[in-house]
Amino acid sequence: MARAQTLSRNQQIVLDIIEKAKGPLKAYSILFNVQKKGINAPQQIYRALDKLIEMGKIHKIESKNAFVACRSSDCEISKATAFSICESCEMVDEISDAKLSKYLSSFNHKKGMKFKRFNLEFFGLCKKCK
Amino acid sequence: MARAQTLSRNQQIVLDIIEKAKGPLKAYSILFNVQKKGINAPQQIYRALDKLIEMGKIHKIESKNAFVACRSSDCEISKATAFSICESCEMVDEISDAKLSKYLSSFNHKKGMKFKRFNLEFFGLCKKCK
DNA sequence: ATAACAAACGTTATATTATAACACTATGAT
DNA sequence: ATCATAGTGTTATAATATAACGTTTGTTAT
Repeated sequence: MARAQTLSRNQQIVLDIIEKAKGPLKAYSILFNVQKKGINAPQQIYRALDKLIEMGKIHKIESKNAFVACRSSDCEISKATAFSICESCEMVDEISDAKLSKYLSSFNHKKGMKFKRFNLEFFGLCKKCK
Repeated sequence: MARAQTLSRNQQIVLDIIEKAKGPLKAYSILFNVQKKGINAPQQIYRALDKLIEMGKIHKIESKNAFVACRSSDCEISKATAFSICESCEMVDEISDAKLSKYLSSFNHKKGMKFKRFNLEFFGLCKKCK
């Protein structure tokens, strides 16, 4: 059995920072933030990020090369991710919508692929910025 | 009025290569391919790529940092892009589906954003690979 | 035709993002 | 206890992307 959900020291440090952040964080900005805690190298960050993504604790915003904490308890394995991204203030909002997710997964099946996951990124101006 | 759709020399060179390619191309692999034509620096490639994207001639596959030619004549301004990506053979297929596009644009509006565009990437195994 | 402007160009340098490789350590299972 | 697995720390380097600068070319208006 896979070790339930225990995080290693570095994974916990990285996750904490991402969870506390208001918006998406870049790998190197995480790195600079943890150097006081004895983490010195990009590898240490990227390794933690990879595992956290695998566990569904965080997501990567591909268009920004940045990482956000997962807010929806039910996206265990991150098969279906969707985000609203404000082009002005950089805010990122995770969209958790069962209907959308169902619609998209079945849509993809029709197209002949063996579906594994999707990632959807919306761009525009958020309520505040528009 | 905006100059219709004339491509500059470098833009044409870059577009030709992307259109001839079977799959997505990375910026530096484009660069290596055009050095015989006197293009020597990444800037030259990235500038052409930026313009081609603006014109809707190509799209960036964000999860791969790679570029594909646009095959759907009707996505003039690339507001709504969707791709199927095979995780095994790296094949990328542009999905052009008016219903999907409509569904997603209106979905986003409901969420309170001033919608500009979206990008959707499906991952899985293509017909050949599954 | 020519002046004025915008777009594209070429170039050097550098920033940013990400991975390779290797030796070592901790943990859990049998 | 030993074996396998996951995690650590480190150095080095690869891959992706942009800044800044001066020049050239193409377009438009006069």
